[in-house]
Amino acid sequence: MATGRTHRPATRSRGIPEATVARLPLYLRALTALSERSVPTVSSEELAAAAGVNSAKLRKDFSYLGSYGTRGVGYDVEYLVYQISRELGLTQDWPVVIVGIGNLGAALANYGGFASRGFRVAALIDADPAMAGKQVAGIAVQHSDGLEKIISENGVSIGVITTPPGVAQQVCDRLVAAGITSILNFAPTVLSVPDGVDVRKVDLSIELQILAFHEQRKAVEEAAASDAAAPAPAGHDASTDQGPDGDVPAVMPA
Amino acid sequence: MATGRTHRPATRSRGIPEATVARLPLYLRALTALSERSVPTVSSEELAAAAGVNSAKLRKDFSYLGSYGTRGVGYDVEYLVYQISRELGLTQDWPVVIVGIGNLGAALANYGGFASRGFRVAALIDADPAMAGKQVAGIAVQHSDGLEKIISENGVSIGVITTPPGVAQQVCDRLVAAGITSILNFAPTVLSVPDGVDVRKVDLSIELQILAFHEQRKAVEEAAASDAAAPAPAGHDASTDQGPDGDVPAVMPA
DNA sequence: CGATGTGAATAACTTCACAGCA
DNA sequence: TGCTGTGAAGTTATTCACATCG
Repeated sequence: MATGRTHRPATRSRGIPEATVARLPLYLRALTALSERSVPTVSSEELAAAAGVNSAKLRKDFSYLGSYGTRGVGYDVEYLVYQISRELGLTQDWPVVIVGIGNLGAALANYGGFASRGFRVAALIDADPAMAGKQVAGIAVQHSDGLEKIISENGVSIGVITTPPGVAQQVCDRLVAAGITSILNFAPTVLSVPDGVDVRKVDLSIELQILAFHEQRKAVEEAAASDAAAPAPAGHDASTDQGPDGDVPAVMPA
Repeated sequence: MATGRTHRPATRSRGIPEATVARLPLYLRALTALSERSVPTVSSEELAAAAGVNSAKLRKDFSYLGSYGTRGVGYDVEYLVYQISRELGLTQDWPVVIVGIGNLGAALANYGGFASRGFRVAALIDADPAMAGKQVAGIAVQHSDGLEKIISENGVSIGVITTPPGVAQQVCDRLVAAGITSILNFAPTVLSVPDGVDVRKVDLSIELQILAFHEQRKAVEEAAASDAAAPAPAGHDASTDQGPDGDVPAVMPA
């Protein structure tokens, strides 16, 4: 969800669909697990099951990368790991800065999944002078005054924002001004960035709200199923529907 | 991304598209901000800008909920807040358990965005006996032995998994057996659940990998742009393309 | 044979553009 | 007149089904 889109008129690039790109890390994870178990080859069916997708989709996804499989056999695990890693740009080192070392920032700094994928936490940055110098995940937190210097000296192009929402945009602006072109935003704010900068967002509260929607729906369907004898009225129009709880809205439109 | 899909043959339900559901929390957040500033009405254009989408999409999304706007004027902020909240099921209380109180679990427990949206952390659960009794975010951590009891006594239907990946599936199984029907999974594992249980996943490492992909692509495009005089060769075939770094794969297919 | 790779068909989502109502 | 609500058109993604090749 949500990337800056088209950094350019898409100069006849290889054009891997965004949906496919978003699944490559999933395949990579499954393949890495197979690799660790020294499994030499895998079929689209098996790999798809391990990655939680269906096999047709997986084969179509791989077809955008090239013909890396062997008919009648399947895919060579090591080879695929390499190809996908390369495609994702994980064969190189990506220094990352995390800005905002609260609970979440610290959790991310400690998260093991980064290092194993080519990501390296180059610096932890916080605006609180009291945090400066403290060790988090074995790295000394630095004050945000030096943000620009840290970024340019370490050649950082990816920034992670785990600040409170109120300062996220200004942190973002400074990151961009300092040369960052990819941002992972955990603050519940819409960031505005110039063209050419990618933003991806993770909002914990949004995920829960989506679950709540489906959860509520289940409850409604269950109720509907229980009085199977009396089916719902036919002329069911959204504009008059008061939804699960029959309450009348507290406020009416002007 | 990734929900269990079709809990039933979709019994002619109101059928709000999944993509729309995923954006409702975004609109709600923007509307809440307007509400706090006592803005009475808002146009699709303004609200769309605040939510980071385009106005046509927003209007189409709202059209699935009903006709809640006023032509020539816009939308009543308070009324929309109520309607979207109700649609998402946020007018009711959702007790949530968090299993796995490491860095991330603690960060979530402390996250303020939950309470304000109808979510209430009913319990923090950890398998480590040494954690039991410790206070995190003002809540005492409980040992996972009592998981089933905690869930049934509190009527919990949403569980958050922040355990190490190795135990995520078994935690998931226990949650489901105890009656949980919605799971937010932070462990980098594919969970398998029976029909009727929704799983959403958040994988921090995956988000970074997607950013890396685009970041790498930018670098490639930049290089291509710099030698504008010598355009890339025409017969450019994915199966022979060695990508950004010209390295030959370490392993070849069988 | 067995599993890949892929055109063609279908479905989901987005954007356009404008009729229609306040 | 201004902005919503929505058919229609366009785009992207998924699934089907089978030719193809090791």
